[in-house]
Amino acid sequence: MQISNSFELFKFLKIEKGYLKELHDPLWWPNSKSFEVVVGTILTQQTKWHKVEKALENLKTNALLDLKSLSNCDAKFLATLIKPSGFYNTKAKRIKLLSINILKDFGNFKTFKNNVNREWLLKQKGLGKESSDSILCYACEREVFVVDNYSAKLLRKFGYNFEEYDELKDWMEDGILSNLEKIYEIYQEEKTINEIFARFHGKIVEYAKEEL
DNA sequence: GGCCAGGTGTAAA
DNA sequence: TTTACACATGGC
Repeated sequence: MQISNSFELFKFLKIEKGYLKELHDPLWWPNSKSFEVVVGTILTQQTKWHKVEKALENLKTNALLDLKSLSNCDAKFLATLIKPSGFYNTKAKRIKLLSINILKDFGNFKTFKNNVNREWLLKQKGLGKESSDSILCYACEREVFVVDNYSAKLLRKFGYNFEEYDELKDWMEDGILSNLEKIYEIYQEEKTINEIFARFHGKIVEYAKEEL
């Protein structure tokens, strides 16, 4: 099997593999479009999602899963709550600091969501390219494709070796944007570019988890 | 019991 | 600019 662009990869997963016909969330990421995604991007770093769910559950139980509460919380206490997700001391400090900065620079999540850009995110401690793009795509509903180890691994299977993160990201985005009409035909309905990117990335993750 | 997961920051060379 | 390493849990 050979593919020459990301649209062909999309078809491979969507049609031949039939992955993710039913999604628990329209954008794949649980509780997408919410502040929870921002916290989740840090929690999920180098950790299985199952354990992130536990950590998020602990935050909810303690009424900590919002900007103001996290900004004012004790980082040590926060660390105990997110312990299942690993790297808990580091993640606790970063989640608290990020919350403080969002509050300081944007005032609330909605304003953050509508105005933040990649540059601002990349300056935050704990947010690299993947986490920043995840926030843009899954929390802020932007037209950004998220690249991760799964994407690189899957593409390697097809003979592609991308050196740079952004190189792979552009390749993924370009192939989709150049074939939007065909994608609308496959979905049988108009989806936003954000939705297409979000679901496609999710598809890659689910497929790679099971079969690579 | 070792390996790895929905990475990132930092400190060397 | 590249490489090495720390951060840490828990499921398999």
